[in-house]
Formats: sequence, structure tokens, C-alpha cells
Amino acid sequence: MATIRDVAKLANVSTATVSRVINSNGYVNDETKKRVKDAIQQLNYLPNDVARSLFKGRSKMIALFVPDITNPFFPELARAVEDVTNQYDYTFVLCNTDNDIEKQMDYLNALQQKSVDGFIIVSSTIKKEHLQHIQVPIVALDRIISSDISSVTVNNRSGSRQVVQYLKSIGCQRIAHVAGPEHVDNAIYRMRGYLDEVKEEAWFNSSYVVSGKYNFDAAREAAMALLSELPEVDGIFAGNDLMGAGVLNAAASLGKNVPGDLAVAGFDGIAIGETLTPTLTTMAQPIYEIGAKAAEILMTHIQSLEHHVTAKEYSVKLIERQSTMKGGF
Amino acid sequence: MATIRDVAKLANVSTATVSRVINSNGYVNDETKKRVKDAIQQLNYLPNDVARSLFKGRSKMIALFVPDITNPFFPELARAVEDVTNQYDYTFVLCNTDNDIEKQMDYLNALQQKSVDGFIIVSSTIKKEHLQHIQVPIVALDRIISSDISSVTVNNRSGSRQVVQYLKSIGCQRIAHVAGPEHVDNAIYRMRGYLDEVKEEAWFNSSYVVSGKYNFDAAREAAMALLSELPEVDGIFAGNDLMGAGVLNAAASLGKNVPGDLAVAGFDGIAIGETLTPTLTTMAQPIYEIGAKAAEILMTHIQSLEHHVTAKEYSVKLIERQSTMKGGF
DNA sequence: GTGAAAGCGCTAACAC
DNA sequence: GTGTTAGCGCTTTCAC
Repeated sequence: MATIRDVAKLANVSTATVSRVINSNGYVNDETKKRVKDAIQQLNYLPNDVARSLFKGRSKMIALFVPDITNPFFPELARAVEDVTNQYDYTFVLCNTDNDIEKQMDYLNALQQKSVDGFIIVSSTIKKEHLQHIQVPIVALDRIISSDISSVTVNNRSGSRQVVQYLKSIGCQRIAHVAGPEHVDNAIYRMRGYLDEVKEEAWFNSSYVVSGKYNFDAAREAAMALLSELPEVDGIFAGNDLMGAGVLNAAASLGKNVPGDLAVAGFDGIAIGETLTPTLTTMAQPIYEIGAKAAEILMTHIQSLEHHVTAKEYSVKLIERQSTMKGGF
Repeated sequence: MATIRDVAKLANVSTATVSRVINSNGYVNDETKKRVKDAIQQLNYLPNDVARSLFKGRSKMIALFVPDITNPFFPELARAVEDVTNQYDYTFVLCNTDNDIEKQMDYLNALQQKSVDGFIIVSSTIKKEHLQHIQVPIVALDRIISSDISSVTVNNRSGSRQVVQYLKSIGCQRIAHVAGPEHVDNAIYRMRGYLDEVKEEAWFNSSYVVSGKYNFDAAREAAMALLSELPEVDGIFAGNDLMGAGVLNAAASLGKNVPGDLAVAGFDGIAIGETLTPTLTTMAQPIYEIGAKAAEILMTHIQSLEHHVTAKEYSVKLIERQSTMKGGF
């Protein structure tokens, strides 16, 4: 690989001049500029980013922490972040954390040693204290970390209320909830939204809420038990789509017709909802948008070196599909 | 951030000694080693990886190119690669290429400027010529680039033959194929495997093969047309699971019972196959394993600086599910 | 308008 | 065993 010195030599100038040319910085005579550009071309010269990073103390890299990229909610988020990252000529580092605090701390350190310029973090275990030693901007995504860290989220609670209202509106009389993990804030908001709408109902009691841990299998099991125990349930709001799929599968196994006997709605709006049979009604997040927004905010923080906290909350939107279309399916 | 000089000063030694301690390199008196370690602790010192990279010309980063992480085949692959990467104390860079050759070239250049130590590439557009200027090891994954580049793949052709044989064995008389894109080598192998098994059949003609482009919607449309035109089809081998899901959906729309009227099998073994109704029979790749293997091979190449080409082919395995279980479902 | 030189933080000869 | 020193390739004052 050619270096700046090779270029300088070939163009008969100093390295400073070459640097000025490649960075369009300071005055350079048009004549010499051309000589330098020719030399660059001829040598196929590309500046060494590592040397630049060392000098500048910044690397033009940002990192995204997700619990697990194989969870179908995250790829779209990652895609959005990568697209924006790339658009700003930054490099995108992906870290699967499994929500393990130690793993996250290791990543934070390792990446700081690499002068990573910022972090976008989806985590339900990282707290403000864990980030005290981080010198670069951070944006929390999907889940809030603390009020002094910028965040991008959705209206989980009111969105969930809307789902339940919708289920009522199509005629459901007994609506159960398959909830996400208790230690994940958005799962709690979704459950609260559900409770807001049902806690005053005469029929309601706590056995209408079961735990599905945000995954397919657990939700399937939970729904099997729930539907056996409370056969009068005619509507289920699953805290995410993956659990919604589990509920559909459980219903099929029990010979329950969806949506005839049972209406099912999920939350998130991930792509697989459309591939299921019946297709799954869901309260959709603008997943790509929130990912892209988080990246944009991070870029703003990085470039201004200013830390004005912004907390953006997007609205979710109901997408009606076969799993609740009592008339049409 | 403290530097090696701060540590040296505090411990009353030279930077060379500190370097020896942090790299467990060369002889250092136990006494002074302790002093250095204390100083490191006290200052919370972490070596600057950028400076190291500049000196060494290597960055301890590797990059994975995938067409699009939102395609459900890739997250598991990415997860595997990241796990291995992390285990070797490397940093993982993810690039969505959309199979766009220009984007891929840009990434290659940008990452070379960052001294990335190696690439794992899933691409149907990159050819050997595009990689001529790359100085670091490359491993091709899922799709072969050229015979002198290490690769990890599966037996697409014989695996596909097995799927068709299996469909015959459960009684299918007219088996159609929804094929992937013509410019993707593994899609071609899968189609050939299918043809190997049916081209001598009296009933066979080319209208039994339709194109589904490896995606849900195209496959759904193709299957709708196919099933309308050739109602005698009682078995479909879809070139991947995403298209298998499309076929299932099409069948449901047409009121065809799966597996009663029509058996459906896919290829890949991605997780959503289990969430469908009926669940989808598939010829499963060991996705995580092949991703991990590719990463291991890359690490070997990186560490030995030797370029012994290895081409590993894994075997796929049939997973029988409801979409073909004529008896049980 | 251009060049000389210092320095980003580290490692590895090479001395002693 | 430990220190001195010369870079890795770049950017940026500060001269001229």
C-alpha cells in the first residue's frame, strides 16, 4: 500500500501538501493540486484510516448493541442503523450481547480502545452507572436507559391500550395477555396498557395474564395452558409478534379456529407476521424508522460534540390482518 | 484516557517495560511487573488499539458481507460469525451489500483503509477479479467465489435430490419446483438437483419450474399461477424456506389443503419454518455451524498468514414437519 | 502557497 | 532485566 510519502515524492511536494489535497484543506495551487491528484491516481493511493484515527482520536466507527440478532425484531433495526452509518461514511460494528452485563462491559471497553465514536444500545440490563466511563455519545434504542441519555422508543403503553380497545371493538369478551419478560421495560408498559383497559372489567383476574418471555416456545406453552384453563377466552393480545405466532400455533394445536373462536393480535410488526397462517394482526412499530432515527441522532451528537439530550417517541400503528378479521377470513 | 507514558511515569519505568508487561513479552522482574500492574490499575489504563493497529498494520477486525441482514437466513449466520470473532478478541463489522457490486467495492476499500484483517463474503455478484487488490484473507460463505478462495457451503444439489426423492416416497406424483434467482449459484444447484430427479418422468415439462426469486411475495405469486395452471401438482419443492412460506400462503388462498392436497418442502432450515401453520418440512442447512466454520477458517488464515485454500462442504438434513406429513396432520 | 517538524500511542530493535 | 529510540502514516501548527 502506497503511503502519503510515496505520493509526495512522486508529485515533488511535501506530505503536508498531499494532506491538504486529500482533505481539501487550506490553499493549494491548482497546478500542484493536479500533480498530486495524478500521483494519487498513479499509485492507487488510499489514505490509511488507522493513522488518521490515531491522530484524531476518532475512528469513524459506531457500534450497535442488540440482545441477539437472530431475534427477528433486530435485523430490520440493524439494517436501518447500518444504512445511515454507511451514508455518513462510518463503519458499522454489530454486537450481540444476550443482555449479559459482563459481555456488554467487555464490548464497551474493547470498542473504546478502538476509538469507536458512539454507541446505539438496545439493552434491558445496562444502567446509567455502567456507562459512567464512556466518553462518547450514546443513544438508547427501543428501551430507555436513563433520562440523560438520548433515546428512541415507541408509545408502548398507549399502543397496547389501542390493541385491547380494538379487540373489544370486534366483539371479544374475554381478553387475555401473553406478556414479555418482567425485567424489560417495554414489556411492562405493554402489560400496563393491557391492564389499563381490562382491570375494571368484572371478569378480569390475574390469571388472564401469562408470561411468554418474548419468545415463540414459551408463548406457545403459556397459551396452551391458558386456553385449556380458561376456555372462555376469545381474544389474546400477545406482547410481541413472536409470541403471537406461538399463540396461533397453540390455538391450531387445540383445534381452536382463529379468528372464529379466538382473535389474536401481536405487537412489533415484524415481517414474519405476514407469512403466518392466518396472517397476524399487529400493532406495528416503524422499526426501520426508529433505527434510522437513532443513528441520525447519534451522528448529530458525534458531529456537534454537544450533548443535548433528545428523547424521541414514535407512534405505533395497527395493522389488521386475518387473525382478527372475524368477518373476512 | 491514560497513555502508556502515564503508566510508565507512575511506575518509574520506561514505556518499553510497560509494553512488555501488557503483552507478556520478554523478561520483566516480578517486582517491577507488580509496580506496573498497580499503576495500570490505578490509572485505569487501557492500551490504545488504534496505535497498536497502526504499528502492526492489523486491526483485529473482520467484516462479514451479506446481501441483506433482514433476510431471515442471514441473522443466524451473522450471529455465528460474531460469536467466533468475539471469542478470538476480534471486532465484527457487518455490511449489507444488496449484492450491489459498487457497494461491495466501496466496502472493501473503506475497510482496507481501516486495516481490517479479513473478510467473510456471501455474494453472488463478486468475482475473483474484484478481489485482486485485497491483501487480506477472504472466505466465501454459502456461495463459491472461485477455486482459489476458501469456502464453506452445503451440498445443494444432492440435498435437493433427496428432497424430491422424499416427496416421491410419500406419494407425490407431480412435483413442481419454485426456483431461486438464476444468477445465484446455489439456486441453480438446487434446481439441478430437482431436475436430476424429475427430468426423465413422463409427466415432466418445463412449466413445472417457476421462479420465486428467493422471496416470499414472488414465490406466492408464482405458486398461485402454477397451482391454477397445473392443478394436478401434488408436491412442491421450494428452493428456500421463505419461498416455501409463500407457497403455503398461496395454497391457503386457493383453498388447497396442505399436506392433504399438496405437500410442500423448503430448503435452509430457518427458524420461521417452525412458526408456520402447517410447520414447514425443510432440507436444513447447519446454518450456525457453517457460519462458525467460515469464521474459524478465516482466523486460521489470518493467524498463519498462510493461504492454504480449504473448501468445506457440509451436508444438509431433512427435517420432516407438518407440511408433508400426510398421515399425521 | 508550500515545507519542516512535532506528535497521536504504541512496539520492537538495539543497547547496556 | 530495563531503557533509548526509531518509526507505523497521518495531520497540523508554524515558518518562510
